[in-house]
Amino acid sequence: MKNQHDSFFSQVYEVARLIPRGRVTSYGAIAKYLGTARSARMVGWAMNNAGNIRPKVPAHRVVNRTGLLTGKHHFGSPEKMKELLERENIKTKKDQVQQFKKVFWDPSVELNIED
DNA sequence: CGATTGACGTACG
DNA sequence: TCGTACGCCAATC
Repeated sequence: MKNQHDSFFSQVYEVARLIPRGRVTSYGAIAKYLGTARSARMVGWAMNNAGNIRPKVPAHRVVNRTGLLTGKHHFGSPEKMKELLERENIKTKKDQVQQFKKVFWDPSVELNIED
C-alpha cells in the first residue's frame, strides 16, 4: 500500500501536531490553511485516522468552529477528550471549550506571520 | 456501481 | 437569533 506522505490527510496530521499545548483549533481552520476550506469534513475524516497513525495526532485539540467537542465520542470515551483538554489546562463545560476564542489557534494566522 | 453517512461550515429564510 | 438546506469528498453499505 502507498504511503500517504503527501496526501491531504497527512497535511492535516502535520498541522494538528503543530498545535501548541493549551491551544485548540477547528477543522475549518485547518482545512482553510490547507486551501480546502470547503472540505472541513475531510479534516474530521482525517482525524478518524489520527489514532491509527504515527506519531499520534492530538485530535483532542481539534474541535468544531463552535468550540464544541463534537469528536469526543471517537476517543473511546467522552471523558477521555475532556481529560486531555483539562490536561492541557483547557477548561471545558458540557463539551464546550471555555474561552474558546482565547485558546483558539489559527494555523492560517500563526503559520502565516507576515512582516 | 449507486446511495448514504460523516469528528464541518456557510448560506439562506 | 435560530432552524433548515446544501456543498465537499472519501469511506462504507
